[in-house]
Amino acid sequence: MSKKNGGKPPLSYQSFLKLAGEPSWASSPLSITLSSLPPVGNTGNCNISEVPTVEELGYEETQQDELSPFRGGETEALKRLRESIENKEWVAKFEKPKGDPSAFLKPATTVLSPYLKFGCLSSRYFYICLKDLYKNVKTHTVPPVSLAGQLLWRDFFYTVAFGTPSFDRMRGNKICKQIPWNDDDELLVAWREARTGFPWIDAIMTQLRMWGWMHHLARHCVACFLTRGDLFVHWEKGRDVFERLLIDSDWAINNGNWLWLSCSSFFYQYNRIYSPISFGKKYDPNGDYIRHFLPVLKDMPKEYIYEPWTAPLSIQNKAKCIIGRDYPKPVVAHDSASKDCRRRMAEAYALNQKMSGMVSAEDLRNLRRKLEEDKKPEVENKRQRKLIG
DNA sequence: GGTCAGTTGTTGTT
DNA sequence: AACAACAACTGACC
Repeated sequence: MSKKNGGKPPLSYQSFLKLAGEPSWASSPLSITLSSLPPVGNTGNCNISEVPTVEELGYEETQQDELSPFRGGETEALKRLRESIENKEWVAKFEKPKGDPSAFLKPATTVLSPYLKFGCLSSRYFYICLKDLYKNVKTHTVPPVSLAGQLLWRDFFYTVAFGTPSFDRMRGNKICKQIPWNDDDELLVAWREARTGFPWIDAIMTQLRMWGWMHHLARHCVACFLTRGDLFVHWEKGRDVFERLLIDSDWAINNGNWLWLSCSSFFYQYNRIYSPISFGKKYDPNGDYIRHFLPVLKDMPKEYIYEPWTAPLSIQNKAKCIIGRDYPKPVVAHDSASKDCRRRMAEAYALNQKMSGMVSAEDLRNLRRKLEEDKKPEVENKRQRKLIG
């Protein structure tokens, strides 16, 4: 069957770099000659409206013990940029996958994304600063992992989002795998409200609610958990939550990363699932991050803090945190849930391949039914095996 | 049609 | 700290 009717592969980062090349302005000296700006007060033909209030934007005044530590504005943005690039060695050695997602007192990245998103910081200025720094060091990392590479990822997602109709949806999106996601609002709400019963996941979702920002890898963990890793909830639902709560949410980057993490596009190794128990542990064995964002667990011994439901009742009593009363029981069993997700992803991929990407709503309904039916015989088989054995 | 690489997995072994 | 096994995806390139 011809591939031209659907299932179009997305642009790759490497291809994007080749196509884009190095922008002409990148080689200009740091003192860029600015094109002339209109005088202050001259707004040309722009229609100026009042800046809406926070309430008008739909954000209610909420009671919160802790607020985002990140202040807005250009002054703050330039200060942050200066502080980041002052440490030349840190910038030169920056490799995105190697940051600590549990670091919150001093985040492992620049946290310049909110300032880029609101236009408080010029991405070109940031890029030129990095190029200038690279010139003055012996060695430095390179895209995709370098700090400059991160800015290029931003442009990569802008480019592919611009060129892809229905980029922010599964249906009608040619680069998006058609996957029979659950429509389970209970699981979605548990995830959104930080009560999945997995402290690592809930701490991250709490940081999202309080700070509007969390480390990139932390975002990966919760996005994987919601979609292909454990809950099998539609990535569009998670995307909506991020779009609402992140202070750096950016339409193209947010949608692009949800497509990525849900293995719907760009990335396809659905066997690689972040463990909601062991992933955080390797960075933060004591669970300080969890203790900070989920104070209800602050006295749980470190042996149990990532899996408090396994703590003996005496320990739970001593920690003043009874699982099921003070902190929720896990909404799923990770081992079986992730296995089931793998099975569903394999079936969905097979269907997409068979249909060359042209998977209809009915095809998905049929696959959902098949996946449910396949589950039943498995239980039957187990019973049979037991009887025989 | 085969090979190889791909920004960020996990578990277990040496 | 580095490696293989796990099970095996896609897309670029030949």
